[in-house]
Amino acid sequence: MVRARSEERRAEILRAALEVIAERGYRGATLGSVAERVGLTQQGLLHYFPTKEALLVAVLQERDRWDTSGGRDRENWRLDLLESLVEYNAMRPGIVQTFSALLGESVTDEHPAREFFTERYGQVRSSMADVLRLEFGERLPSGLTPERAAPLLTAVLDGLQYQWLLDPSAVDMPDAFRDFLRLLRGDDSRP
Amino acid sequence: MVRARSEERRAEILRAALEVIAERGYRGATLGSVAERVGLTQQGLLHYFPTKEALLVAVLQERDRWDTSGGRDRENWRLDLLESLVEYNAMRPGIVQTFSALLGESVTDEHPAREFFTERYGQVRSSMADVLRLEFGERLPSGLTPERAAPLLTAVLDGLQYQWLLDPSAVDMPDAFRDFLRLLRGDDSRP
DNA sequence: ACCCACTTACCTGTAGATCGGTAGGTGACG
DNA sequence: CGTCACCTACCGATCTACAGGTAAGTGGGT
Repeated sequence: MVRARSEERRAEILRAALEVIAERGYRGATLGSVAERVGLTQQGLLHYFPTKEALLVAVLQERDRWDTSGGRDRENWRLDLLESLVEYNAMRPGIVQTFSALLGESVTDEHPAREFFTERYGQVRSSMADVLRLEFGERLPSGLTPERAAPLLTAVLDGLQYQWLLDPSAVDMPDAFRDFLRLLRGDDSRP
Repeated sequence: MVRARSEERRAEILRAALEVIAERGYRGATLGSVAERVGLTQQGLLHYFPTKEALLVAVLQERDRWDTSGGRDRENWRLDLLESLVEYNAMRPGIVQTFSALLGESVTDEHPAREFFTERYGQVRSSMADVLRLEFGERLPSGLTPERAAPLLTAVLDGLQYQWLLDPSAVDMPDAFRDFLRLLRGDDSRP
């Protein structure tokens, strides 16, 4: 019973941490503000996560678990699933903001999330290549190999997120992503 | 003479600030560490820039001045100039890191650079649309209008930078960008 | 049913740093 | 003599983290 309550608390804390990181980034986030959001003192929070970095690691791990659960294994993705993922993200600015902020911070030296993102982007590119191979075979209509198109696909996803976060009214993220897919498919029908 | 020395100092400080922001982001950067790098005390630095935010603003303004100087006016860009810009960036990880870190941070609430980037991306998209129109006219080979392709072009530039910063050995930024241009051109020659 | 040893889930208090910024100099130079 | 370019000396606010306490369980033996 206590155990269950504890797990529940941890989940609450992680959700609060996600919010605070979205609002202020990891460096700008404080243990106190996360604690406050779940009705704890800062020291009470440290009972669950011994250091600030441990909390960040838990947030990243949860993201990984979420990403790779519920038939969302990256092996099984297809292009149209990616399309709906983008649509889904467009309805969840909070999550997108959290991880865009973390990605941005992580390129600075010795950032605790740097290794996580480095490794993760390697995996993402290779998943994207798989997706593309599944869809197009060894050559896309443009002549590109899946391995060469994968970084572009990944870049578009991230880059659109930043533009959309800065000004949601200026960029329709799902539409823009569909435009990119049209590019990949070599489809020249007029939108 | 004193005036000249002062301007010189300001330039040194801005360069140091650029470095420190690249290493730790804006929030992680401290006035003390910037000051140390130019051989000043933190309070000595505040003589030139009255607040930390003023220093950031100056850094961003300098970036703007640099961007739009020396025939680099965004009006005059062409696609092959963009290509060499990417090559140029690939030799300057420091600068790229500074502005990628700032862009990432800027999506958080009330970040002092948020407005700057929001406005700037609006301008960038419109410049990119101009470049594309100059190159392709009203329709790209894919059928996209310049306005719809511009966010994608912008996204690819930024997204590739993040991947490259995280793992320079994993992504050849100039090559990948050329791949994207091939996509835009609808060129299906095998690379 | 009850006591006891132990754990869990917090809290108060605070050490120890650091940070941005203010106030008020001082010396060199024009 | 006045202004510029700094410096020393602080201040108040945070922030992370550690120490140590306490109240409320939890489980086993009797």
